[in-house]
Amino acid sequence: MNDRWSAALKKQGEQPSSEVIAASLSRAIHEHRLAPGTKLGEDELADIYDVSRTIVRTSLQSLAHGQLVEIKRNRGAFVAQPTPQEAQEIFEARELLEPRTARMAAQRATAKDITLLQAHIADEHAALENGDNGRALYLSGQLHVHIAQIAAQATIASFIETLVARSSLIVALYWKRASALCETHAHDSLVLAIEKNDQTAAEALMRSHLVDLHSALDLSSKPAVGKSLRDILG
Amino acid sequence: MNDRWSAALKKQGEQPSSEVIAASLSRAIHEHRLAPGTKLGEDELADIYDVSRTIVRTSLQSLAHGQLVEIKRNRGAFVAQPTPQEAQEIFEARELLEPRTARMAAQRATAKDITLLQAHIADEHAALENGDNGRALYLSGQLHVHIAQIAAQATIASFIETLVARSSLIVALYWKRASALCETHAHDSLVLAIEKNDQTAAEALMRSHLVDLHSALDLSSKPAVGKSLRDILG
DNA sequence: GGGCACAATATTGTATGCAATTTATGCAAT
DNA sequence: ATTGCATAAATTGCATACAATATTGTGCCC
Repeated sequence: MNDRWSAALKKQGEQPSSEVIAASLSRAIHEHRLAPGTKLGEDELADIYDVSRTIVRTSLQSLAHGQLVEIKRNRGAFVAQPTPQEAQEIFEARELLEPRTARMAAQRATAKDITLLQAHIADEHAALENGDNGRALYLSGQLHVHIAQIAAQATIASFIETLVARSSLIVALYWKRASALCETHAHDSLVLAIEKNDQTAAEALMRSHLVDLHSALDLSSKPAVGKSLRDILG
Repeated sequence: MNDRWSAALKKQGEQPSSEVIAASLSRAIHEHRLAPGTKLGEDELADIYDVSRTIVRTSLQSLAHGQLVEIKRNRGAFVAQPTPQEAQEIFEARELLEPRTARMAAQRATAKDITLLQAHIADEHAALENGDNGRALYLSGQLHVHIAQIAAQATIASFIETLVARSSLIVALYWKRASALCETHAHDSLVLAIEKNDQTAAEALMRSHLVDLHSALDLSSKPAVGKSLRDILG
């Protein structure tokens, strides 16, 4: 399933916009096809997407603002490598934001929302069964964004989107559990609670889900740099 | 006190970076020198700051990402005009994030932090007495950012920074109270609570302060567009 | 006099060229 | 053989030129 800038452009000769390119890169990072630390050269990307460097630069700056990419002056853009400290903060932020958001989602969810959530869960299961781990990982994060959107809080939802994206980098760097994916069971019961408009349960399930994820990280201050060193060696 | 790109550049012939320009614009918006809806033409800004449009574009894109500026394709950049709906969401988000953050600040504040906070408060009072309302308004928002930084949560602090910035636009559009500034008394007692490491008080004071601000807005769905028209006439 | 079509102007979007900086290469020295 | 340095190559930063689009102005017709 080669997503050459993601099916948005059917015809070959068409050039993607900076938004499309940013989305494509973002997706690749989410799905762990681009590892933290990877250099994102302007010419290289310009060549791949068949646009000028100007467009690529815009995309990279956009991703840099969301801290998915780090731009070092005169050195170029790299997929970000959150430090253990940052990872800690990001999960604390999620634990602060998301349980309350899940509560609001449970309160406000419409029938249509429920249908979409169930479809989302089904996709997640399907991806897992197909062994498409990248997609499963991506969908797993997107569910959290979805829930925030249902809470009718675009502002908070965009924060959560940022946090989820960075969490994907954190998982790439610090995940210690065997399975690369959080058990979808947690998502199932969470959606179920929202479906039943059970606010308290939704909040609690979200909280425990996040704590579970958090505890599956090994943040014992190993410098994220080690990763890049290992990359060079192996 | 003309802040031609803000004192960072003493020598005349020097050209500011895109970051400096973004900060200068951001400051001007905070201080209500740039009203919501104001057109930010690229050539105009390039001329003012004596740089090429390339740099200006980078600054504008950066501000657009923080939603202080809205870029309309082929039309240009404008100071953002949050809708009442967005204003509501932004204050809800603040009410969710900041009380807990204030609690953490009260827990973690060091002696040095306290000193800085007190100096900040003193600046705020000084600005008010000098009738420098713009600066007072700016400092008033920055205090909230400061507190978040003390909580040692860079991630959340950056969210709050965004929210505070947008709040400044909201105040420009929807403030209904006579005084253009929240009473500094609220800030005084908040800092005092943090100073005493009184977590519960800090959290409660922050919450009530935000509710107070929120209630001073008139969000009765008057189209924000009216403001930009008035600007043209007045 | 008002409305519409079209031309003129102004502004933004993109590509490209050049300068500045970093990174890689080769050679000499220890 | 490895380190240090000088030079060459590659890459990014920036400014400018040109293309695409929106806005404004003009004149015609009704």
